[in-house]
Amino acid sequence: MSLLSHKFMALMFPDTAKVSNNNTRSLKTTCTTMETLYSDLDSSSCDLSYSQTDDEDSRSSIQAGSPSSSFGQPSSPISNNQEPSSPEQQQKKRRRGRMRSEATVHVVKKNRRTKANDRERNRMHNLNDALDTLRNVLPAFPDDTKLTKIETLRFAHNYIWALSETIRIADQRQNKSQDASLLLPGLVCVADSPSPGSDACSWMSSASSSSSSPSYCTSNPSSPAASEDYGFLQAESLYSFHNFVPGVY
DNA sequence: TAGGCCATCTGGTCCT
DNA sequence: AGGACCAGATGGCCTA
Repeated sequence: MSLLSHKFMALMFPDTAKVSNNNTRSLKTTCTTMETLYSDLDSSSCDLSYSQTDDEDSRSSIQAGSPSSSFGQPSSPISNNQEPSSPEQQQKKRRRGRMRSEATVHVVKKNRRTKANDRERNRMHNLNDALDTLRNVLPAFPDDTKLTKIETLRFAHNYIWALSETIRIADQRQNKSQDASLLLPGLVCVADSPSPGSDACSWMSSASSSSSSPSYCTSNPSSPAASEDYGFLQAESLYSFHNFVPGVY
């Protein structure tokens, strides 16, 4: 049995402590996310107040003229009403404008970064929501097992592949025989003991040879796909299917 | 304690 | 220009 098989079996039969810990971690993560969101909101509001002064700073910067003059030197505050009379006072005002524009650039960059972080966070949350939706439509065994992200994607790929193969073989069967009770005996054969010449083994071997072959698969009898449309897809069959197909990933 | 998984931040790139 | 997307870095949490 491959390492992937071991991992898969361990995944399919976790102890209950792991599940509860996962739930606890999710809750903690959610709390952390909310805290971060609120802190970002606070910082955003602060940044908004900053950006209100951005225009003022820009205007003052434009009024101050060329930004090529040196900055960083302490400057005495000059009243807004007062026009700098001497060239030295004008230079001081230019220095102050340059300082404020540098600070403004920093604040604007920080504001953009904060907004980008928020968008990225929401984007990842949407991605995780989509993964959760995918987990919900996938058969789970046992029910409380939460697949990781990569396992969810691989499992979905394999599950779709297995269902497609099932439909294809069912169509072939129906074309060969009118007897509906012969629906996919090959899958039952997989659950028991696959013989090299059977149909089940043929589509399993095609799985191992195909480039898009699944590495593992499972099913839950309670899931709609398994219990209603594809009731013949028993969990045991798919476990056996997984055990016989070498891991690709 | 090492390793796995995850959330988040961050800078770069592409697209509209 | 701003948003979406991506990949690397980082740190926290959990398990064996």
